[in-house]
Amino acid sequence: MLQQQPLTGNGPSNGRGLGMSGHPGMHALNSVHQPSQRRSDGGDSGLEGTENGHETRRDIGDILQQIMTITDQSLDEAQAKKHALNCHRMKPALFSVLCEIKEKTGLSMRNAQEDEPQDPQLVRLDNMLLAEGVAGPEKGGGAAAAVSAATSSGGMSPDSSLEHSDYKSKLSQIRSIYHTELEKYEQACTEFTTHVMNLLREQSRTRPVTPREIERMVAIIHRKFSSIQTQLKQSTCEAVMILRSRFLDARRKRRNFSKQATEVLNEYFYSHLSNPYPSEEAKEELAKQCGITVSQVSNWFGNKRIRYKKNIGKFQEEANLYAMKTALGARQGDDSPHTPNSTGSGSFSLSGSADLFLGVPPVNGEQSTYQMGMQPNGNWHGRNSPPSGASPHSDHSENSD
DNA sequence: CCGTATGATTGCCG
DNA sequence: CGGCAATCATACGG
Repeated sequence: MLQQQPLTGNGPSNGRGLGMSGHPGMHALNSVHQPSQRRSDGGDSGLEGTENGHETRRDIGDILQQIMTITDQSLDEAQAKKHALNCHRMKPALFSVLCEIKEKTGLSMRNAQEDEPQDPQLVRLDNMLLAEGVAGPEKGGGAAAAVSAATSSGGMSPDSSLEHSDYKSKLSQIRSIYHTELEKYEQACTEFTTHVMNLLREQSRTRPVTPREIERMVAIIHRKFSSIQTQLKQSTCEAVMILRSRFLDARRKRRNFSKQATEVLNEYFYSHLSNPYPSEEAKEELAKQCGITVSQVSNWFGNKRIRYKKNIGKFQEEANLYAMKTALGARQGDDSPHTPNSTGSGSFSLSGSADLFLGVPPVNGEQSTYQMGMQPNGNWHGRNSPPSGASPHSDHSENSD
């Protein structure tokens, strides 16, 4: 519907005064904002003295006057005036001139940034939201995958499932908020876009509006809205990060390992007392058995070693207990030919006199304890502990693996 | 409520 | 990077 006026058929090359011919007053349009006195100018400089020219001048003057004052009128009035102008016989001519002027001035901005650079920041946010399972497909294992990946090996323990579900519910909460907000923005964007497009189309009846301009306008609107969306994404990302850090920061919500888990760990520890350094495979195995992660196993052994060595006496009871356990277990199911599984210090110590150990109240009996040969082997800890500070004489390194 | 137990973190070392 | 030592922060039991 726009540009139905063929610009007087002149190409851009021959643009000199095109369309001006026969319409002397037209040049007033070059400065539309000029007050209406312009009319007198036209009259003074009336080059073309044609009888028709005079009439035309007055005519145009009237039109200009109307245009200039149109903004001061009420909406209804303006609407009526607009319609009147639309029907005016000079309208096509005016329109064509507007088109020309626009063509000339609009050329400069024609090639002005047309492409969207695709904000890298936005891409980053999108990727992150996708990775967190906020943006991606419904309820995918995305979140769980991300979390378990972050907690090193993914042996999700049953007792952490509680917190995990808590995390999941919070994440889906964020997710739903994010989606509703996003949808709202999208809706508003399209609404606004169509509104503007309608407006422009409407305006294109009275002023030249190229489809390209509409496109540009739409692009601008989309850019604006997408910047808002970026903010939304950013805050969503922040929320997820906070949630995640809170969830993963196990220090905040530390849970003791299950009885069974510590059982398994202790069993391994005391049966490998001479060398309580489980290999990576052993750690994985233990982790699987205990329903904890490998790093948790490592932590446990680290803590255990240091604490055991720091105060062996304190652990005597426990050591005997587990030693006995493994010994019993070995004795019962002992089919293995020789030194099969680790029965490290435990077996040995127990072998002769379990009751002896158990009988000796390890309370604080510094000396009594280790000299029994309970002493692991002194190899794996660098030095003897200060607290009990007994003389670590020869020790017997045990079998174990 | 307090002291201890305990899992996790941090800094340092080789 | 794994281990050690110190330390933190919470859990747990009396």
